[in-house]
Amino acid sequence: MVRLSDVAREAGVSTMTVSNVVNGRPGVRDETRQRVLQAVERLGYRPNAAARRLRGGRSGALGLLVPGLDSAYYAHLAGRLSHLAEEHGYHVVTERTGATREGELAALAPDRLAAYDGVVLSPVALDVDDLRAARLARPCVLLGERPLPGEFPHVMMDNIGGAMLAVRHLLDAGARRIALIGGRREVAFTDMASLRSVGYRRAHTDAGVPVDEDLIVGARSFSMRGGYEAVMQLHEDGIDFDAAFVLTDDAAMGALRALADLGRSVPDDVQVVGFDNDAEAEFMIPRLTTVEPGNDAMARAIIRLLLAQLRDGSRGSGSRNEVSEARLVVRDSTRGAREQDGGDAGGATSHLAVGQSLR
Amino acid sequence: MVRLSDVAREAGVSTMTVSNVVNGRPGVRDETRQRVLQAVERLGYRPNAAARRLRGGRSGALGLLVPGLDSAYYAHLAGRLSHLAEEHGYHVVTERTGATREGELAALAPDRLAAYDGVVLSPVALDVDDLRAARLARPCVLLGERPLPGEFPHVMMDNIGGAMLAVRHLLDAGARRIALIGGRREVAFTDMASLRSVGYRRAHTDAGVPVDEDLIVGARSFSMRGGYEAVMQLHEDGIDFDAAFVLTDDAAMGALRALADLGRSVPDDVQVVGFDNDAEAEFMIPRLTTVEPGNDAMARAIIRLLLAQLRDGSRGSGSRNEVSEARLVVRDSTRGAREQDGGDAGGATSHLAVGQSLR
DNA sequence: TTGAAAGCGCTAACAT
DNA sequence: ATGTTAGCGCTTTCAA
Repeated sequence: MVRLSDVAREAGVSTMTVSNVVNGRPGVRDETRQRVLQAVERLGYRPNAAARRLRGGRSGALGLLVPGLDSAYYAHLAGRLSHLAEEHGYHVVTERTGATREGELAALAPDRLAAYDGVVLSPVALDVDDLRAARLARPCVLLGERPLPGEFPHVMMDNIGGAMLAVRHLLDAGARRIALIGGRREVAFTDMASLRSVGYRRAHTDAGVPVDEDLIVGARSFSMRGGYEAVMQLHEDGIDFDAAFVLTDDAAMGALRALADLGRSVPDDVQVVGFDNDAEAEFMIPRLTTVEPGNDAMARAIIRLLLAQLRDGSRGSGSRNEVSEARLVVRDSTRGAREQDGGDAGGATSHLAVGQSLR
Repeated sequence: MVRLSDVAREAGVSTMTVSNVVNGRPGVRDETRQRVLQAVERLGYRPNAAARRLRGGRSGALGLLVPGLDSAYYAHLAGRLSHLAEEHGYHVVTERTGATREGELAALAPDRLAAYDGVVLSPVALDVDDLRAARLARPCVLLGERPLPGEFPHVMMDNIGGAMLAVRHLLDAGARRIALIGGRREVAFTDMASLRSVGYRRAHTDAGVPVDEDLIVGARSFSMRGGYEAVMQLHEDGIDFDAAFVLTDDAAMGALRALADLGRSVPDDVQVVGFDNDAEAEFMIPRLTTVEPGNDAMARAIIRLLLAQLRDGSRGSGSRNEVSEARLVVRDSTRGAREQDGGDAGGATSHLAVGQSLR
């Protein structure tokens, strides 16, 4: 193994100078820097992560705390984040919270958090007061929630705008009784489900179509099974519907399965729109119309906010909330015009722009 | 942060004694051990992983080198392995090889491997000679291949047996022209595709049904897209078929999509069987009959073999190959008898037993 | 059975 | 602009 001191000897400088060069710190003459860089190259020096961590009191791990790992959405997110984190010398450890308040609080407990340098939390059951009370022991970026007063660094998708896009599309295509699968009747929390439910209502209001509360069904989870069961529930309750806005693509896959079991044809009999634009959506039967929430942009924003806090050591200061623009991808599960492949043409877009600050 | 030395002071012993106790090393008087353990408890001491690693020259990372991350199978595998690895103080870093020989060789290069304490490799393009030539710089467990002469520790699913189960089921249900999607005509490598192709042939031989080579189509990848394109290819080539054995569930989802696009009904017109028993299979339209390769047992076997090498520091010595038993899960994409839910009844089983050593 | 010392590779803080 | 010192928390080696 090649050490810093080996490079230092080779380049005829001190270890500190090598350290400074390797870490891109200022205050090194250009000629010296070149000499060091050449020595690094020649010897094939690679920094030792463990030593760095020991010295810096860091672990190199970022925690990704999500409701569950069985969902395609979080699997894709974990992949994207891992990739980006590794470019910065971190690795991502994914932990499941079980989508319960207890699970989420437990994951945020100081001794659990101690294992990470920073965490990304996708809170589904915690509200602002919970978060505030948790007094996080580590830099944290929140995911998928509504903007908070700048108190917590925060990356969200445009849940409301995206949902509006989806529901407006259904209304435009003639749907009048749109089931909201996984939705909430009361907007108690500012979680994903509530926000998308707000979008659902707002689109109805805009179109002057009344909402039948019976059409709003909760889901035990936003998994395939959750979507399946919710649609079955609706059917058993004898609630009629001519479209469904399903809160996630995962759940939409279950919903399509349930509709098939019920002998209802999509989109002729029931139109369906999902949310997330998972890779699977394009291969479902029928191909799923869905909301693309700007997944890549969100992953980048998360890492950016987290690294900023990690660098400053400052939690909160300079924190920003970022919003990712949502876009509708129209496929075969609705009767609207099919989107052009590979172009922007035909894709409706939510009105919030990427990187727009909401503070 | 509580240090070893804090505990030592509290217990009135040296740091070494504490270290010995904490690591369960012998040569400590029982009374001393108790005293130390109490101090550890009282102070809430947690070992510092970075220091341990610095001292021991380890990184705490296990590499999982897989063809791609977009596939549900590897996403699920990564989840299972992460979970198990973390119980032993390791974390899993997933890297993609791109399913090419170059990509796999690059991932195995000494400087890449240096980042990990051990790796799990799912080789798709490398053969035994490549592996031998690579002279792995780290403990490594291979995944999904055929048994080797005990040279490489190795966990595999019963690819041949599982494929035979699938194809026999189709033959039993009356299929006579079974397309092999993602298969190989020549068995050059001992990779997953070749082995499952062997099972396909063997089942035909056993049943006395000839194989039409035209029915064997390769896939660009074992993704949804790969399955879709392969079926389309078959159709364009005007090859007739009354069933398809698709080499992965991911690809099977694409195949179902393609058959739907072609207006062919499943299972009436074409029966389909997949392989992997991904969570998605149960929700596809129609529900996919597939081979359950014993995923959990495999993950446990992988970790067990890797930890054994890590402990001994011995690569190869004491290495074993393990085989996981495959089972057929019959659903609606075939005309066979539907499996009973929640029981073993009805599920055919491959003849190799879990944990069976092949050396 | 227990302890003391040395040092893993790196970097913050303080010289020069 | 560069160098020196000290020490992060742990474990290997050797001595008591």
